[in-house]
Amino acid sequence: MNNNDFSHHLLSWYQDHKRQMPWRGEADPYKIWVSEIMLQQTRVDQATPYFQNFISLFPTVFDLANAEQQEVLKAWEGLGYYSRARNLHSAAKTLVQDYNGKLPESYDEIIKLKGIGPYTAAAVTSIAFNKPNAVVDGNVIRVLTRYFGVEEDVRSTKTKNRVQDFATELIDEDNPADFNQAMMELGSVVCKPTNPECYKCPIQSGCVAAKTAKTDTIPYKSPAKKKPHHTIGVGIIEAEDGKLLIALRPEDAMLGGLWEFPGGKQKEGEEIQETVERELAEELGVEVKAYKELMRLKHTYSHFSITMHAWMCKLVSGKPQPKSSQEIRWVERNELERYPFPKANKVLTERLMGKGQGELGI
DNA sequence: AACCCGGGGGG
DNA sequence: CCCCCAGGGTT
Repeated sequence: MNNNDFSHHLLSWYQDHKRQMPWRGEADPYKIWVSEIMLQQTRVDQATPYFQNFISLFPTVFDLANAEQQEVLKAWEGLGYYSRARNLHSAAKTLVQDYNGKLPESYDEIIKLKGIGPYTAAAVTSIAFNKPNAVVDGNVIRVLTRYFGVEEDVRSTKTKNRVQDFATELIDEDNPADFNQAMMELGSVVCKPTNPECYKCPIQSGCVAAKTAKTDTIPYKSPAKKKPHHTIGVGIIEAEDGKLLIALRPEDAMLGGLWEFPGGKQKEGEEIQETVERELAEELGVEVKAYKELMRLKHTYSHFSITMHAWMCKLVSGKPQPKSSQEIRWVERNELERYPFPKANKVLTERLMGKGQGELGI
């Protein structure tokens, strides 16, 4: 199969099978850009409602640039990889200040923006401006390693560069927008990680993995490291007027710019109650009494997992200071939903607002 | 090159 | 339980 046949078969299949998506067919480069940031390491179904909400809140790059970071993070709450939201917001300001609010059309220029790497630069310039830059994402890696029978580790930079070269060689310069999206669509719905449906594939006749029955072993990925597990104690300090203390995480930390109930890792030989009291002493400079466990929950982050023990606390002495956070604030229970929280803390806020399901309760 | 960074869905 | 997902930034 030559490059023309490849492209013809692929695009023909795409015309007949492409799924409907809110950003598909969209001409506004800003919306295409937002969709591509949201889709980084995120499934279409998960991103879709966030995209609709985000665009309704920030219809243009100017609206986004003028928004407060807290509003942007609130719109991103629950989607994960929050640096995406911070970088998107930052890049919007750059566009308004230095680019008259317009995304640059060239790969070399657009990749300078925060949060735009090789994938997103190729995606936006091809889809919004019809530039022949080939995208390489997880889908394309799977499709092309199988198609060309690449058996090396797909985690390595060398293999990714090989795949990028294949994609660049294959891209249809007359229709790069559809070519790129068709490659990803094919990887997503036909050339799936397990049980690929090769009988549906428009390029099966040229596929090495299909012909040699190697779709189970290609792409090859070296083993991932095991995720460590931590036990975390967090304290919910309730003042006499009923307000609760929340803290704003440092800008450059994990989950930066989101709010939380202060706490930290349990040490060896330490009761979890002591963990909570020690952590709050360290982070707020106060003495507290952890008097009642509110709930426990398990949560998995990208590189570790936790069991979180949440304790209700009373202030014994001292005035809380933001020693390890940007800011601390006393808030009513019904005000908690105004603030962006990471998932594990979000579960706590819902319990505290009486909206918890209770299945994780102790 | 290695590591860090969320959360959800599917097998 | 594991893997994967329209990756990017930092060191």
